[in-house]
Amino acid sequence: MSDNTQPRTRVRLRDVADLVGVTAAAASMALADSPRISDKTKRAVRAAATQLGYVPSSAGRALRSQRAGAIALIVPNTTQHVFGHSYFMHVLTGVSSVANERDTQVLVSTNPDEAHGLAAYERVMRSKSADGAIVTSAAVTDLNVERLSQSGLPVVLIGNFPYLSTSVSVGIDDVGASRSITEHLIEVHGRTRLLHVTGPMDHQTAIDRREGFLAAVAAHDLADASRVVEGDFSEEAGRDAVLGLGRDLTGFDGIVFANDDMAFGGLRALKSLGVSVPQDISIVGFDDFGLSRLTTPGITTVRVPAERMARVATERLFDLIEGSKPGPSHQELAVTLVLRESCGCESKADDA
Amino acid sequence: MSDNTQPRTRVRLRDVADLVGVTAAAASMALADSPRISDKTKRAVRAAATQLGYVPSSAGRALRSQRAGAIALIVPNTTQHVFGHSYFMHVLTGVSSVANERDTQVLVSTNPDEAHGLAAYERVMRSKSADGAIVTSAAVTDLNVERLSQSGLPVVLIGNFPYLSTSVSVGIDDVGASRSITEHLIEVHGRTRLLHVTGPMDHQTAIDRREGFLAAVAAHDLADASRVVEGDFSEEAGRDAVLGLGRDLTGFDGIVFANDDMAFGGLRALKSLGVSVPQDISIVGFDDFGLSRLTTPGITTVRVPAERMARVATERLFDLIEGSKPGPSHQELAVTLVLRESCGCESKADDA
DNA sequence: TGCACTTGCTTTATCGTTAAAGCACATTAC
DNA sequence: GTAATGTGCTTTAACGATAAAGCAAGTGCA
Repeated sequence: MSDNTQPRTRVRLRDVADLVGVTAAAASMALADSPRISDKTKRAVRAAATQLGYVPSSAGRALRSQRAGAIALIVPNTTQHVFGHSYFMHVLTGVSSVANERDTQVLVSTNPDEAHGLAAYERVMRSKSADGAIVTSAAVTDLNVERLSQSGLPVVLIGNFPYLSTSVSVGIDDVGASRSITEHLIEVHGRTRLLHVTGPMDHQTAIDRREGFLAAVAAHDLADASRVVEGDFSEEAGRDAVLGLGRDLTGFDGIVFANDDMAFGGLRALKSLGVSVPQDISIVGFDDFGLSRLTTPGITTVRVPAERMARVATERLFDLIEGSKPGPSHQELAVTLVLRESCGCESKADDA
Repeated sequence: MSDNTQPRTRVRLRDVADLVGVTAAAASMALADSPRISDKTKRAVRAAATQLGYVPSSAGRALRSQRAGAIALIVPNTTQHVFGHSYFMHVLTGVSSVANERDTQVLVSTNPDEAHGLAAYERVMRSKSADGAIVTSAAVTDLNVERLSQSGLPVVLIGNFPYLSTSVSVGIDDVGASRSITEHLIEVHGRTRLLHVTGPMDHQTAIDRREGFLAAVAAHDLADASRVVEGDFSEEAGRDAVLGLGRDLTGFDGIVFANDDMAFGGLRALKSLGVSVPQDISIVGFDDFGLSRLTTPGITTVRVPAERMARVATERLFDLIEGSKPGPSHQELAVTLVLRESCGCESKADDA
């Protein structure tokens, strides 16, 4: 019943070599396609390896080569809450697919508990469990991230980190994108009295998106009729921002939410108040990680290419690990404006 | 400017030992608190280790101990649906926190494509990169999962796998839960003409939830007035199921969706048709991974304790790795019925 | 005083892999 | 015909950590 090509015990290179009748070193060279090994032996070794189901021991290889064959994806726990699950999944997908192309494992370090006086992810790096790290931090300042990125170990950050300007990072132009989507409301839909609901202001994205909003209203001389309310990226914050306005709500004809979750919360609140979107008020979000596509009306938003950011970041990380290409320290990817119904643009007859 | 306790190069146990003036072996025994080492030396070694920032090399340790110090979280069928992301994140959180308690790394293997003739996650195990694996597969039969779970390596599955009865797994009672929520509609809300929208029928959860629905309607003699429609767990499927009924829709007064995403899609479709929920039709979902809380009305659903399932599964995995406690091969966790408005139960004045 | 036992280290060996050096034997060069 | 050059392997050593065995020096006991 049992497949006899299935190894009962772990197969070492030694076992493959024994089967062929050479030493382990010769087998190693054979599998590495060394010119010093005859074709005949190479074929024999490869056949034996396949037959026995040989897979190199990662520990042996790591020890010998001083390479773990793994990269770490580091998620400070604050990030989990602030960015949604979808963002993280996109990042994971991107990192995984590039890592896979390089036969590299992905190690996810998500718990920053100070287990032994060192943050978990610092231990990961110091123990050489990973050759480098992708860090998805949201906070403006995170001491651990700072230490890590300045430790000399290969680290690539996803996001914008003006305070860590020497670090290698991949992000988007939050300021420009936020300005663009705000100007869409102003120029295309003629909205003039705008509200902005920010993310938590200790997050760089929140700071930047607010700056883009302010630049847009200032450029169109609408600063007097506009207002900024602080939120925290949660749908409750979006709801509360709208409900908290009370009768002031009628003073606005457009709301720029700093992310889609808040836009969703705000949309529900507006509906519950009998305000119709986009007729009475236009709203827009930011991110396009899934939710904004599903609401009624669909939320006009900025698509953040999370998976591509992760792919680019991972490729940069491999460059760093291999010691090649210094390249620019910060890279910015283009974003797309996704026009749906919540701003006043027509539906593309998506529904039946 | 630079902190002089920061090691410039990698610190080996050898370096710690040299500083104290003993051999690496003695230092190793000192850190392991061996009774054969004097207290004085132990203190000196520990102090030196701290001073130099010594962290044991995972490769060296893995090779010597034949333990990788890592477990793999394997996700064969990468979730495409947006809210499948939440499920995965809950699982990741649960696995991570237990692994963290044991000073174990978590390796995420999500790519099912066969790089060298072996699925990526089979290589992970065979290369001894991980000491065991948690597998979250939804499919009824997955050849790779089957091979993996029968390879003799420590593997714990999350979900129900009747076809892999010898495997260790942790799941919930989908049949019972589905029956309960269906009976809630029947007994509490007097619904008698029920529709069930299933998941993809090659998923065990879909099969089980349908079975629970059928058991409930049969027990109440409502089989004649009930119908089952096949879906695929996506919100589009929920929408299409509702729209596809055409004028038959009026024949139903309750819909049991096999998950929340479809319930959400169905809810939107019903609204667009001018059908009010729960007045005209009661609906319920399944999962409670976040979405069902956010809709209006909130969707009554079954809370699947994904994070706890993952925690339990990971603890079982460590038992297997350590060779202790055979325990039951399949474990089932309790679920909770979460009553919201979509079934007709009162809102708990959650909103302002 | 002599022998066993304890204490506290050091030496040795091993995990699996692979670069580098070593070493027969065959081939070519002049 | 002897030296240089190839060819195709084997031997050696090292990566870092740590059990196990070894071995001095000190202690206890008769």
